[in-house]
Amino acid sequence: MTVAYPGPAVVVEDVAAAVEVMRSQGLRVSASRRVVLTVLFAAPGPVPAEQIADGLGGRFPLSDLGSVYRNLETLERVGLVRHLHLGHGPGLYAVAERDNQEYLVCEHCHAVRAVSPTDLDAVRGRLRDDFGFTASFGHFPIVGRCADCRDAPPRDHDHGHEHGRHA
Amino acid sequence: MTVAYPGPAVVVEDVAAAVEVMRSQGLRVSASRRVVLTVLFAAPGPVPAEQIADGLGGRFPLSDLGSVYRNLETLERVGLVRHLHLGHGPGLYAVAERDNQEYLVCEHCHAVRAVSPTDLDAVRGRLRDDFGFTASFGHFPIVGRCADCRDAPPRDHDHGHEHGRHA
DNA sequence: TTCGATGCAAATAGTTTGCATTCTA
DNA sequence: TAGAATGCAAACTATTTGCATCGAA
Repeated sequence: MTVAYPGPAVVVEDVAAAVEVMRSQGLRVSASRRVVLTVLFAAPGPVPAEQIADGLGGRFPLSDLGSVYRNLETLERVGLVRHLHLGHGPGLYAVAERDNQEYLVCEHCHAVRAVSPTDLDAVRGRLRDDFGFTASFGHFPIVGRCADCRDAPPRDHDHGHEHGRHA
Repeated sequence: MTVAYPGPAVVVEDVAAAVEVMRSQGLRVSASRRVVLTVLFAAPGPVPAEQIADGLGGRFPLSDLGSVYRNLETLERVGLVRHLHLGHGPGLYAVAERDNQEYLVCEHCHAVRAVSPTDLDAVRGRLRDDFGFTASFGHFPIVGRCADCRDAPPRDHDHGHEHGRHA
């Protein structure tokens, strides 16, 4: 089950602080949950559940993929974790950031650019003025061409399948 | 396999015209392909492959889901068909429109609003000015709250699973 | 010592693919 | 009648779930 509507972000510095939050929420602090948090803090950006179960390529203890998904859901519900969807491919998870990041993803080079919501307020304003629509780009990012790829010739799978690098 | 980067849209009025295009592309005109096109022309909006295989609820001949996917890919490659992704849930397919529709989808009521690309030029302009980014919303739509749902309280699965109605 | 969390395996959804057969051109 | 497209089944990816066991509080 995908997470219920996520509550407000709970931003913490490190695993220890996250553990405090978990306890304060009545959640149990298991080894598996520590691993999930440790991997997320060590990751260079949003990562798929599979990489978490892999211990980010073996650098951390492995855990069961099913439990990883369950823990991610739990951690997202309390606000410690967020996830987003980059085009096709698996969902990507990250620790919640101070300002609920939003994203621009290049369909050509798959670069992911994280921006703070205020940076998109002008865009959001236009959408609201023109369509009465209040957009959010934290869960389903803006897709298109980054500056570097603006004029690159289209290639197979520009609507692609693989998940991206991070900016 | 998802479609390779789709070529320019080929907009036609009806199945007969689509068949012409297929022939002109050296594609064979099979019963199964006629069904796919017939269903797409009869559909009220973008529909999942499954509904096409179902003959849109039995109103049209059924066909094999695997073949439907293959045909959709082929038809999309020649430009007769387009598909988009609404949040979670299956991809949705439609006959190519005159102006390569883009979409706004409400994460709350799941309404899908199709707009022509020029209507989003102001939004696109801001994105280009502010980030050097050229956005496109035809394949991965803008997600947020429509005017009606702007103030509705969040509910479970606002990041939801089901696919939406059409505007 | 209890109830929440885990691990494992099976189930599910969406989509793709291999292969023998069928049918279009 | 050659090669493209089909139908069916199996494979695959991402994710969820049931259940017996384990472990944190």
